Amino acid sequence: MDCNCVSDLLLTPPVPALWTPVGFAFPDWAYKPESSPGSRQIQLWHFILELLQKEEYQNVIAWQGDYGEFVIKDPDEVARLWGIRKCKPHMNYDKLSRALRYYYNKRILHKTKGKRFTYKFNFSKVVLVNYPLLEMANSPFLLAQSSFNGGHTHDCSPLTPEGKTLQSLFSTPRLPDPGNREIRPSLFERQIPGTETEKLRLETTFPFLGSAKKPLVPSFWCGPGYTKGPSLLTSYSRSPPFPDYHWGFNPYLPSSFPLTNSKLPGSLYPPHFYPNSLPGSLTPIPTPISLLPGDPSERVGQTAGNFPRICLPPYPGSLPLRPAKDTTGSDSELEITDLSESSSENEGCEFSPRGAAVAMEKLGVSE
DNA sequence: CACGGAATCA
DNA sequence: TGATTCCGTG
Repeated sequence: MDCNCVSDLLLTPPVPALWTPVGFAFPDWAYKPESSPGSRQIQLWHFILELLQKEEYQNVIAWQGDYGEFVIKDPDEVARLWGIRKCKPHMNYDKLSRALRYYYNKRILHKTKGKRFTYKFNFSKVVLVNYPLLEMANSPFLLAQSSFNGGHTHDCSPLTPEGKTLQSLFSTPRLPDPGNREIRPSLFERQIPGTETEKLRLETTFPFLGSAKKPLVPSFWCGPGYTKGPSLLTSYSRSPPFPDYHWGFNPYLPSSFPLTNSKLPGSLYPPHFYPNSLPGSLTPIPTPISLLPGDPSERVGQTAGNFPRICLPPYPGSLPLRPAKDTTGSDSELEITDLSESSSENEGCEFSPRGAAVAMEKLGVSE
């Protein structure tokens, strides 16, 4: 099969330097070529998100049903694309599904029973990489909030509105479900006994803060040649039916930062999040991500300062709040949310800065 | 089609 | 670790 495909991901403009946080370094792995989308090292779940995000694959794979739930409409095609990406010409759905099972064994995905080719992301395993949250995670504020401040019991101390808001990011609002004892605590609720609790908590939540080497974090757009910086939050243009976030922060939206109409308390946002750092007047930040790569034809509608193809989540105003029920007691609730990343269909099976350059030149069509 | 075990690989 | 491959079961 064709493994000379170029990574149109590499055509992604660099993350604006603006977005490079002050005084914050991302972990090494984030900058490694193999962490880049388009790399053969891309992970399957990540690849799936890529496909889900692309309009042109709607007939292949698409969000459906509950938030986070997607259906593989054309298993063979998904497998084929995956095979291309990974240079595994003999990939087929049978094998792909084995990999998917690997994911739901790890609770990254889970199977929607009774629905063929239907899976659901458990975003609690897909950590949100988001600066403000990062900062908040580090902040005394956060650590002081809620059950996150460990040691004692599970009961949530009253949260400030901010705290609640924050927490809501990390746990899907769910109905009281006294019947289900198996519900796992959300990230912020996890209790880790012992002295290292705080560190562990942070690492659990933001693995890259700690020593964790390979967190389940979407690969960053930090391949060689890029300005170092996080991908932040890319637009999931084919917006999954994810929950809304009360205060205008939806991690699925391209800019999850409080922009002009932010309802977020400014105090949660250290000034240096803002390129222009004017705490009082939040300068509208250029869209961080919208780095939808590749085919220029895809960029229709993209104008400077706008993100392309922003589709707001189709989910209705009210969440499909229902108790987990489809799986046998496993965590069918989606807790978190995240993401970053966007990318593309097929690309180079080897990543190299050089390849990027070549890709630039070849810009046009791939596939 | 879904699932699991096990060996194997990079 | 995150798959891939093979094999087997239901």
